[in-house]
Amino acid sequence: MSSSAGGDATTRERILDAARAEVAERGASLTLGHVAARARVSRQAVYLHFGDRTGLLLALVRRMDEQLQLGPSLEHVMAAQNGLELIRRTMELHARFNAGIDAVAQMLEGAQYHDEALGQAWRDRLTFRHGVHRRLVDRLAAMGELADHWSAERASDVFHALTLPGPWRELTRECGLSQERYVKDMTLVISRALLR
Amino acid sequence: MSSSAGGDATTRERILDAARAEVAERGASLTLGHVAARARVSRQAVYLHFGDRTGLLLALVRRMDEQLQLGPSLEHVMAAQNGLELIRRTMELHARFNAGIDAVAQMLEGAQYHDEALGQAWRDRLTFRHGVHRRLVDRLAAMGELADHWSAERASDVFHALTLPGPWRELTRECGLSQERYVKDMTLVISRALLR
DNA sequence: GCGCTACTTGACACGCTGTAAACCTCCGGG
DNA sequence: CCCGGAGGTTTACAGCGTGTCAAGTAGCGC
Repeated sequence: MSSSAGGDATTRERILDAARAEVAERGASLTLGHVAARARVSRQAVYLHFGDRTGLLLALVRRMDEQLQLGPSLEHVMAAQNGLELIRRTMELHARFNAGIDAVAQMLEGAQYHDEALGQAWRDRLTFRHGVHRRLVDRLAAMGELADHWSAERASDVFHALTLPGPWRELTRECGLSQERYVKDMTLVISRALLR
Repeated sequence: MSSSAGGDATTRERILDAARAEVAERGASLTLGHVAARARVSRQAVYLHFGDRTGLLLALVRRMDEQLQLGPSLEHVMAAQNGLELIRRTMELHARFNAGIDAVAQMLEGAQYHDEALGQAWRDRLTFRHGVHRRLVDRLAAMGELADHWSAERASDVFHALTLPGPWRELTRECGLSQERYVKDMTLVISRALLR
């Protein structure tokens, strides 16, 4: 329930909604002044709630984590009955997920090298993401479908790296692939790479 | 005029060298003050030579283009006698190339959304890069080795997107793969994806 | 009414960018 | 020998964004 509808949302929520919108529009170069103006609070209110710019962005990232409810989607992926289907579901999840978080992800990626805390936040998410792919690969192995030439570790490295937001962004935003095409083509690439 | 001729380090060259070093150390958050100090010139000298911050970074990018001498390497890749070898050589080139340009590439990627000119510079390079992969795929097709399910366009999209600096960075810097492993694993992935 | 919380207003120090003006210094030419 | 320009330096300043501070105010429970 990220209300963007007027009245009785808390100030904190209004600021976060404004920050989300500003990130979407201006990317990493948002200013606290603009965020505050959009939320119709004073710039100082932002400092009172979040300490500093970094604190605001971290809170934004954390709220998106909560809102995304990744758990059920992951269970659905894991419930796939064969390797190809597991990979297809994974790519569907990536396509949907990436579309939702891309603006924030881009901001985090850009900020990671001059803001230690944001860098850590991004790294944490990548580590989690890597872990998920490791579990997926383990499942493939348990089903006896992982190709012999891969260790589980290396396969998860590749699975993780090739499905990052970067390639998704390039394919869908610049090369003009639809989400469906992304899912289809990447499913093909990954399944040919990882499966027997 | 700029780089190639004799050995006397012009002020302009000293500034560019300093900028390159600063980018390597501080990424996108370099300041003109630091660049100038490192080059042992006044901050204003930087403005006299390059106009503004963006101008300096564009000049840096252009100089790296010139220094990299991509042509011969590309010819070597194109001279491969079969599809697998062509892909292997491509991945070797990427591994070497990425290691050299990564700091600057990262800076450009990060800057692209709040600096139109830098964004354009990055986009130009990606477009060129995409074109190269298109030619590689055409070569694969001419050799009769491109798998049937790919159109040349789509195959080049995927080839291009999966070999971007982002995945390379993740695999070699975060997952700890050596350059050799990167080449080996990615050659496997791409060849299984694209070849018959 | 009291006091607390939440927020506002206005001011300020700091760092970085970008511009401006005055000066300095070497070097070549009339 | 003096002139002038090219290339650089120094100092100053405006603009903007961050982060901090202090004082003030509106609403609310008690």
